[in-house]
Amino acid sequence: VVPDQLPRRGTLAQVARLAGVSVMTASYTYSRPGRVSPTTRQRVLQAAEQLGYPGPDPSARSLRRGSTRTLGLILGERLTYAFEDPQAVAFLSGVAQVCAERGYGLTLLPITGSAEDGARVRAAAVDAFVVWTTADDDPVVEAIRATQRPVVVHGGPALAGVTLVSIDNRAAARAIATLAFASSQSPAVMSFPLDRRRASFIATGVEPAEALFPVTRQRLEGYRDAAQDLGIPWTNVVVGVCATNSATEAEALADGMLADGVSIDAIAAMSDQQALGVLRACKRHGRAVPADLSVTGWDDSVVAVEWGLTTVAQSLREQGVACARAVLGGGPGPSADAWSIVRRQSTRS
Amino acid sequence: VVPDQLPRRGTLAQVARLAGVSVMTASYTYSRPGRVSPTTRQRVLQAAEQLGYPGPDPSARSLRRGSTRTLGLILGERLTYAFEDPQAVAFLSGVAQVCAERGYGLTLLPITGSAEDGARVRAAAVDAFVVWTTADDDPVVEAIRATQRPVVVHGGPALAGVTLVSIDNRAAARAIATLAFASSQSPAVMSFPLDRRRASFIATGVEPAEALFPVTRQRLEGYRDAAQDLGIPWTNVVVGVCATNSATEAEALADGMLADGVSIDAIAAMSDQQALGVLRACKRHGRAVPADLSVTGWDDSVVAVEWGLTTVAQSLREQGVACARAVLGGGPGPSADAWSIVRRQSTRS
DNA sequence: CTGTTAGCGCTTTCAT
DNA sequence: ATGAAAGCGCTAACAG
Repeated sequence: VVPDQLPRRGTLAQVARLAGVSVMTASYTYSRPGRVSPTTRQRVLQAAEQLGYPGPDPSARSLRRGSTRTLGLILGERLTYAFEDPQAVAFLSGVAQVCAERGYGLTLLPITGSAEDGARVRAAAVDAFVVWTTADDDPVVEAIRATQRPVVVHGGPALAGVTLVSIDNRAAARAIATLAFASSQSPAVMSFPLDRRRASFIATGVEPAEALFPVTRQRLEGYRDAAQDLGIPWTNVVVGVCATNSATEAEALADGMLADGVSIDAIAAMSDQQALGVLRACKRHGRAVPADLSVTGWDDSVVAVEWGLTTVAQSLREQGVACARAVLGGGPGPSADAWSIVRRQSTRS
Repeated sequence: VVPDQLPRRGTLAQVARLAGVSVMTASYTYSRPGRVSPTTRQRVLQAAEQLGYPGPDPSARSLRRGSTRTLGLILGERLTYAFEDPQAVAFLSGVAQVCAERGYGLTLLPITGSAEDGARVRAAAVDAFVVWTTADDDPVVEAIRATQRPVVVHGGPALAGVTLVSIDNRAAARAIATLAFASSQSPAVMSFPLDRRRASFIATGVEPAEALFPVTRQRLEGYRDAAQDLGIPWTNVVVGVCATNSATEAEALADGMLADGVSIDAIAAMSDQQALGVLRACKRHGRAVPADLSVTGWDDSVVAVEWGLTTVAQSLREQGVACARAVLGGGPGPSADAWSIVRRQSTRS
């Protein structure tokens, strides 16, 4: 059990007394070793050793310095999903790398969707926040602004006066769907959830504007752009909405799509994971890819390589690096918004 | 850029003055709302709103309370590897879940293998530490002890007076290798790295005691136990040592093993990822599994299900939960050390 | 190179 | 139900 009041651990004052120096000399020994003569330094460190002094107390130091040297990462509105999503993990990895380089700690904020989330954000001892893509109406966004600390948002929502690190999802979606929907009569889309309720369904006439996750919304807009470019009315396009980003769920929805009377002949998915689910459903339904049905993914993950998926390449890791750099200072650096189309064998064009 | 001195954010004293109450009343409004009359409460909150006061400063609060309500997680001696390992991510997910439930923050410690790691650990504003499995000679272990804060170690090393959450790796390895090595003439092992240098090589006569990662050492011991049980001299057993836990690296090493004159007919791997690499190498070398060569994995991940791997089932997520519970109070709970053998089609017995 | 002073923003203790 | 005093452990700013 961690007691509310943790065990006393010895103070700088005690170390100074034992070493026969002033508190400031002891302090300098830790914070600016150069300002202290080697002899004194030794004496102080020895006294510390003797007392089992673990070094300056981090909380006291933060209070006095006005900085915690810790970055807060808000990972989605559901912590559980965050770690199941390899792209979120890649992003986290990029953020963590920059923190390590700069000697910053990285605090993961336990956002659960409950009412206490705001309080936790306000109570986080961090200098700045990075927000992993979330919904326009996510209440933590307001809580973060209230802290008046620097923020960088990944993906969305775009906030006035807040740096946004993102690729152009609409343009990328338009480009990939142009390949997916080429020479297609009845194309379909496999989408991420539209809002934090995370409903799962299949429908036509899904208005992109309904989607409160900006990334999802922009991709739907891009798919719609591509459909219109090809003269396909968007209202004809079947959209499967998954509650989470998973192959199994996409497979189940694709089952439904393929079983229906309409003979869908193209599916653009929002992740390689989803596309994999679609491929599996196709196999079971005896549809040849890309002859009967073309499929596209998103992310260019190992799955895409293995299964020959035409997909959108982007580096979530780089984007994580860019977010951390932007918020800790040093500029987002290049390539944070880079994306490209990788053509493989899952599309006809 | 984050300035060293962050922007003033308004203090409780200012709020109190504006609300026309004492500082303590303002403080109670946040920390013990019940102790303040609803009217006063409203007045204080309104003053806070007006001043844009974001709530009590976390560092000041921590200093005064003597507790940060944050848990520190030491994720391996190389942050980069940690996120590439799905098992480490599952563990992290379990720890994060408990933190979220308890309203604790979770600080990931940016361990890089450099000399500053100790300083970072000492500088971490956390109440307690959870250590993801590391090597006996990892210097952060000493740094953690020096902080005099509660610690729980996952996997190893075992430290006097420190709670260890782990399965019995030796027993599990013996059990799985008994299946892998059954009716085998020249079995082999695919191992995790032996120490933090992470050398990659193929050798015989690898002494388990050489391995400084306790988990790796114990598994090697278990494999050796199984070999001895079956009357196979351990010195004959080929051991492929991977630098990291990855399918591609295991595949490369397996290539080397299968190309050699010795006709290896069984490989026990330390992860399903490694086993997958072995399976791929077998395919390319035209070796039938399990007829020509039996293969076992470890972890019972989706990979194992998909490829029909005989493997060791354990829940890293549960172990993460157990570690967090143990260190934050509440007991590790059941099933933290549960493991079992899952028999599938990759072994003959 | 070393020391003195002051105070970071908050909450515990003990009053009223 | 509210308030005054004290101090958590440290370091910036300024001497000497």
